[in-house]
Amino acid sequence: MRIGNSRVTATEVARKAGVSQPTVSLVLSRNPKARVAPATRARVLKIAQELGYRPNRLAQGLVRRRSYALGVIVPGFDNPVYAAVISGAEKVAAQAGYAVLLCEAKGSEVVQHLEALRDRQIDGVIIAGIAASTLPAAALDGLNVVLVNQPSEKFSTVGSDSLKAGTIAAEHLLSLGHRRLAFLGPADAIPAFRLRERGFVTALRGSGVSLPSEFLHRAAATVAGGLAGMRALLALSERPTAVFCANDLMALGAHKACSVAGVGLPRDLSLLGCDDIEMAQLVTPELSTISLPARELGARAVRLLLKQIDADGALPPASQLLAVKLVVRGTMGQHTPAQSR
Amino acid sequence: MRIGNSRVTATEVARKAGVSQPTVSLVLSRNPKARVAPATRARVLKIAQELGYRPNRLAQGLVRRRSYALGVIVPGFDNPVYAAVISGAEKVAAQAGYAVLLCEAKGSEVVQHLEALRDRQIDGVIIAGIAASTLPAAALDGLNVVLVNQPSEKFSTVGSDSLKAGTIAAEHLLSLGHRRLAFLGPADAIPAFRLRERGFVTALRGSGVSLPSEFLHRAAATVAGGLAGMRALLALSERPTAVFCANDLMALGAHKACSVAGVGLPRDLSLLGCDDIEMAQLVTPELSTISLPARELGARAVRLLLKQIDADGALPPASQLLAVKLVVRGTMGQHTPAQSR
DNA sequence: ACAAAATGCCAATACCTATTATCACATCGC
DNA sequence: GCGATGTGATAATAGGTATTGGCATTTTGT
Repeated sequence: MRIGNSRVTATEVARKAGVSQPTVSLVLSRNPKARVAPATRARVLKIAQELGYRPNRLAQGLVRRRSYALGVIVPGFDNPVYAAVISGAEKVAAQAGYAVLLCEAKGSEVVQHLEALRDRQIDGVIIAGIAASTLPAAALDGLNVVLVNQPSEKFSTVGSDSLKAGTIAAEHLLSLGHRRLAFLGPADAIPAFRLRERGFVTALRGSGVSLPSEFLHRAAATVAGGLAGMRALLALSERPTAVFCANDLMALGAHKACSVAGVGLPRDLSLLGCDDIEMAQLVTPELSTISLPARELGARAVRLLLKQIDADGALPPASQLLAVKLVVRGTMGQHTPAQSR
Repeated sequence: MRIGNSRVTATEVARKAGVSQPTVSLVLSRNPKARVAPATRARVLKIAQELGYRPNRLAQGLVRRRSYALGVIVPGFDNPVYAAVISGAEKVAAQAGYAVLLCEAKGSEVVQHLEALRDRQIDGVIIAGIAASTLPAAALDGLNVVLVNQPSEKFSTVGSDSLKAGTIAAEHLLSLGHRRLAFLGPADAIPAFRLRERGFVTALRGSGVSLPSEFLHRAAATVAGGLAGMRALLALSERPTAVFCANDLMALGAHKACSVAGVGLPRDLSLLGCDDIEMAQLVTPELSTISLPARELGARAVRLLLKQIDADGALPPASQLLAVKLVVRGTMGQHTPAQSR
């Protein structure tokens, strides 16, 4: 029974049930050490049910010093990977009775969003795609934090094995016979991307293959960036025979650039992405990529965060690293000397 | 100055400034009818600044009976259109000091999420991609609601002209000479999709072109659904020469199905989507589609919602309809009799 | 039967802010 | 010099819940 926006309060339930407000609270909070007679309990529950009573979570939050709300900050929704992370996070959070306050922010906006989240007394925050090290230390001070896909000493993290992703990319392309390999990465220092790069470069070096500076191209971590980047690589007098992109959006842009330039995949060039977003399967030939459990990342981030919250910040930072997997589709091919131009 | 999670309260500011808590509140709430001496005001502001005081929004919400939070409910993040709507909504909301509580829900889950949002005293809710008519009336009772992309008598709405989209699709394909047109739509009764369908079908009828039942195919509103749907259409003894899809995800699935089946776009078949998601430009040939301002939809939805909230629900439902635009790319072609199979 | 223990409920209070009504004081008009 | 007006701050209270301590009442133990 609700009229307009006004809601039934515990006091009203109490009055109708002939008890005091605290008793209602005791019945509903299921506190084990609270002793309340079975008959009273039943009566209160019945009335509460009838009136459709639901506790006001603002009031609850005020007194419990807990809002049962989490912040989630991502740099943008245009990347399906973040959408998947959010989806996984929201699901677990909702099941646990937590709300998700979503923020889209880059650069210095992040700090303001964090302050706004603090004002709302969030119990914790999940940050994906934004380097925590670029934030002023005070911004995260005293907050329960879980970082997604970036290593950290100071905060808990949940990530996919980005370094390994780079290694896998290099090793697989090398095994196909490629020796002129390029990396297409983002201009911003996004931790996961840097690790993919490092893994790739390190594996190349380890195999005695050099990566000339013009084969390490930086652009925005978007489709447009990948497009421009690949265009630049194709303009080189000595083209690479294989390109590894820091993420699938860039790879799809690169894919497009090849298609426009008449460069045949995988005949003339091998292309490898990272993330395994749905769209990778829609282009022709289908994009080979390195798969990563984005939804699971979001889900685990929330579980870890909730654990920290329950421990009241007394837990040391924990880290989880999930495995990545090479997904071979249609954009990678054997390299034979005859093939080079 | 913050220690751990504990925050500076108005009372502490008051004590340090040698005034009472209400005075601090008066100074900071900038109430025009509140009279406070300039000197006092300056002192309070200075101390508040020094201590880094920020009002607790839970407490504020409790007494003001307003949480400055909005709910946003979408059926899934896998569709980039919703991501864009959310992005537009979040930006405007944040600028106005409102938080966005994000929910991913379909079917009956929606009701539970709405209840959870009520418990948090949200000031209003935006619903996209979920038919309000399928919800029990009580679920939205007494809430400030703005629906995205679905018409309604009862609630305010912000939408793109879905009916027109269908009409445009039909007219353009007809003008290209097509007479055997098919529609690929979702199985669920999602309002926007239904309108696109109706506009399409009506325009066909108006031109004396019939739409046989096997040319009206229903499947899930996803890539997989579009793929399966197109496969079914291609299996017909009399294939359509042009297919209009309810959204781009389905169209991309259909695109893929054609590519797999060796059906040349646009030589053997013309394909038209709706939404204009980024990925439409990544497939080859690029997907022709009908563009719709998804971000703007989200932004306007919030603006409208805020207006309603400020009016305290005393406003009659308002509706905004934004224009859609045909974007001609590579998947539509002229139909000549010689081309038919 | 009586002290001791357990039970069941409530009064009081805290959480933090916003708002209304009120009070003390100064100023002003005449 | 005195009522009237205005100013600047505060006391009191509300908003809805959770929690502690305590008070009656009943039950238990011997």
